[in-house]
Parts: sequence; structure tokens; C-alpha cells
Amino acid sequence: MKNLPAPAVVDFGRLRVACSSCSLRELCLPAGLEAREMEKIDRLVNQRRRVRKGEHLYRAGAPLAALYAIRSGFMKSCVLYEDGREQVAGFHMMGDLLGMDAIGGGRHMSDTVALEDCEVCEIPFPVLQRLSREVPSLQHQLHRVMSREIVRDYGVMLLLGSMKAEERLAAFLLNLSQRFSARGYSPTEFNLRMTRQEIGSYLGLKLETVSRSFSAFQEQKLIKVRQRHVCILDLAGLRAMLGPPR
Amino acid sequence: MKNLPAPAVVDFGRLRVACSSCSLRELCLPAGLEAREMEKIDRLVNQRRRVRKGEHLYRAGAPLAALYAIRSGFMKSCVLYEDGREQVAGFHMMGDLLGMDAIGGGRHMSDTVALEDCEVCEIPFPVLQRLSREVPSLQHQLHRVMSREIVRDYGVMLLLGSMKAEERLAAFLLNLSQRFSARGYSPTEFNLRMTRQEIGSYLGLKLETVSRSFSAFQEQKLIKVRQRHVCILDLAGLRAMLGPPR
DNA sequence: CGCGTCCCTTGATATAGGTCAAATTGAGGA
DNA sequence: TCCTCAATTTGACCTATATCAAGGGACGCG
Repeated sequence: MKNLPAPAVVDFGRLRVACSSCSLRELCLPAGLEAREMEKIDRLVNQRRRVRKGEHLYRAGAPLAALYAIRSGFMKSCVLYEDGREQVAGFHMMGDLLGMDAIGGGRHMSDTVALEDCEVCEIPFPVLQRLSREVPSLQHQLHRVMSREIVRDYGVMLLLGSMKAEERLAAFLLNLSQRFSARGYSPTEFNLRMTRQEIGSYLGLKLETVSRSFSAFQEQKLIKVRQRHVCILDLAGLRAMLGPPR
Repeated sequence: MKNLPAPAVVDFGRLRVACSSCSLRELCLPAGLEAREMEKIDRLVNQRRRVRKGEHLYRAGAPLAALYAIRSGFMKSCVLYEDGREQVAGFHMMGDLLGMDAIGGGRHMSDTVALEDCEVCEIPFPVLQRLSREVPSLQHQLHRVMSREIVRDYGVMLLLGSMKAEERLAAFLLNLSQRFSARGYSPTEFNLRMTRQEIGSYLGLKLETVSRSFSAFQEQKLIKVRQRHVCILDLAGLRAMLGPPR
């Protein structure tokens, strides 16, 4: 939550940002827009913001000011009880759009925290509303993104409601793999940005169980893990963990 | 929950339907619109549709044609695996808007089935898109509804990820109570429309566990259950089940 | 370079909830 | 009215995962 320490060279806040020249435009909110429409969209993002590891992008209860698109870095969102229990509701990476939980009530309903230094594009919500009226395909795109979030949540329910520990972890790894792949990174080798505890919270398991499942997969030669570094050795085998075992 | 006194003869498909005169307008999509705007909205719903108990409103894979608002009756949505496992993702009652999972990919991602005879308003999606461009507060309302669905899903994740059996059931009953209450029904006495199995699927439990938890609550004088009929005797006590026990 | 802290792994044990089985109840149909 | 079938309840037992506990890296800081 601190300000920039010493605007090293570039002041991101002032930097002119344009979706039309962003390398993530095919993954992010403007995906699928035509060049003509993209121009109008460039007014959408008024500034970038840095979020340092451990800092909050927003907290539950904070009024909705903007939605955020991740430019770089990794984040988690959590929902909390009154009594302090915390449940990780999702992990987010570049191209993901955050903050949609706040549209309904005008206040954020989750905490979103950077798991490593991040850079996000700030999209003032009123601007987004106005522009999406003017640019029908932006409107449609926004609806698509929200809808996909709903579908993603259904997937998590399925996972939490009917899968057992190792299935959950396999699904988690495959999901990460697929998302890294879609962003041009290796689908089989990556670094986890979250702790075993955070993975466990997301999967509805204790950290020990997560750790044991990792070890079991390694035993079966499905993956190779060392701390946060994961290598998927047998993608098909990992997929097979999901279906058959009733 | 009953129909109007005399509709025995009316063909619902042909019936002129108007949100502005609907008794659910404050709960449903048009909530909060002004009279002036409400008029435009009346074009939104082109017909009503009956769905008999056990029939599908839509199936996973079906192309998105319309969103649906429940006029009366009770439904469930399920997501399925390849291998046939099924997870109930939600229960829906009058005023709820269904089908938003299909906006992202153009196809429904869940099965929605009537748990009793239902009546729904069909809202052709293209019409909704066009009107929400013309009527900003409808646009906003649509965003609100989608956002609230996301928040609801977060709540289910919390439930599935970090609560134990009796807490889950308590949360489930309190949620129903609150929704019935918001619709003008008794918050403390109602009939469940779903089986123990369906409750179990939704809560990530087996039907036997659901049954035992019901019995335990009854033992503690928190509720009275007889089959599908539930009486909540101690609302505060039920709420207390959620917080304290670590 | 050494220390402290956090994270991860692994083992031993406990338990919540799953599984299997049987009896009871209730609703709808013949 | 009786019959059948599905839903529910309850008991006994078992298993997956939680819990408790101990030890071993890795990393940042002094």
C-alpha cells in the first residue's frame, strides 16, 4: 500500500496505456474487438498500478472504484468469515479481470492480494459502463468475462463438492498448465507462486494433504516437484486421474 | 406460489407479459428501474413457458437462446463430469435469473431442471443486450445480477471448502430461510423441494450425512423436520452453528 | 557466515464422514 | 384399499483426510 519507492525511471501512473498496443489484448477484456473499436477502448485504462508482493489490490468492504486487469504477476482472492477462517476463492494471472464481485453491492466481497510483485491496469467502472454502451462488442465482451467467471466457479464447486484429494490437486495442476499454455508459457514446467497452505485452502484440503499428494504424484512419475518448482512429466496420466476412479 | 385464481383457461405462451405489472418486479431483473424505464422493459419478455416437474429448462451444451426468470416453482442447476458424477450447483426460486453461464461460450454449461412445476419468463438474449444498451439502468441491473451470482458462488466455495457437515446444513437452511423471507413467505416454516441426495450433492455430503445432520438439529431443538417439511424453532441457535466452533 | 523464520515433508494417530445394509415411511398407481 | 417403489432414517463399520508432532531445507537479514 506504499507509494512508489523512488520512481526508478518510469512513472507507471503517468504512462500512457493503450489496450490496442498491449501484448495481452487477445487474452484480456478487449479480446475479439476490431481495430476500429479498439481505439475507443484505449480510453478505458487510465493508469497502471503496481502492487507489491503481500499488498492488497483491494479488501472486502472497500467501495468499488475500478476493475483491474493483471498485466503481470500473480494474485489470490480470498473470502473470509467473521470468525477469521479464510478460503482462497481463486488464483489470478496476467490477462485476468478482477473486481467483478463488487458490481452487485458496490463493495468488494473478497480480499485480493499479490503473491508476487504485480502490475495491474485500472479500469474505472463508470468509464467501462459508458464505453460498453457505446461499443456493443465491448459490452458483449464484459458479459462474456463475467459469465466465464461464473462457469469457473461452477468448476470449483464440482471440485470441492465431488472430488477427492488427489483428483483436486490434479485438476488444479492441469488448470494452471492450461492457463500458462494459453499465455505462451510452458504447459509442463512452471513455478507455483502460492504456498501449500494456500493451495490447500483453495482445494478444501490441509497443507499436509497437499504435500502428500504432491509426493504421491512424484512417486507415480506423473510430476517432479521441488519446493515451488513443478515439472509435469505425464500430462495424460494426470488427466487420467480425473475421470475413471469413481 | 400458486397461480392467479382463474388462469385455468389462459394459454401462457400467448399471454402478453409485462414486467411493469409483475408482482416480482422488485426481486427480479427490473428491480430498481423507474416507471419510465420499466415501460421499455416490457418488450423484454416475449413469452412465458411452463416447465413440468422433472423437465429440463436447458441442458449443458445447448446454445444460448434466452435467459430465464423464474415466475413460480423451484429448480436446480447441475454440472456434470464426463464420468457421470453430478454436482448440484444451485437451487433457484421465483425472481431468480437463470442461464448466465451460457453467455461466455454461447452454450449452456449446466443442466437446469424443475423440481416442481414451474413457470418462467423467457428473455431472448439479443433483446436483453439491445435494451440494456438503451436503458443504462437495465444494463447496470444485469451487471448486478451477474455479479451477485459470482458472490453467491464464493459463498458456496467457502461452504464447501471450509465448513463441516452440520455447519453446511445450517448455512443451507439459513440461506433458504432468508430467501423465502425476502419473497414474503415464512422464514421459519417451509417445504423443501429437493431430496436429501440433492441437498447432499449441493453441500458436498452424502445423503446419509444430510439425514443425520437433520436429526441432530432436531435433537438439539433447533428445527423440526418431517420429510420435506421444515420448521425452524431456533433461528439464532442455527446461526450460532456457523461462527464459533473453529 | 551464521541465525531465525517460514515453508515443506513425513510419520503416527484420531475422527468426521463415507459406505453398506436393513428397516420405516410416504406417495402414487392399479 | 392394497401394492410398489422411491425416499428417508438409523446402525455398524471403515477409510480418507485431519490433526499432532518432529525434523529438514531455503531464504533473508544481521
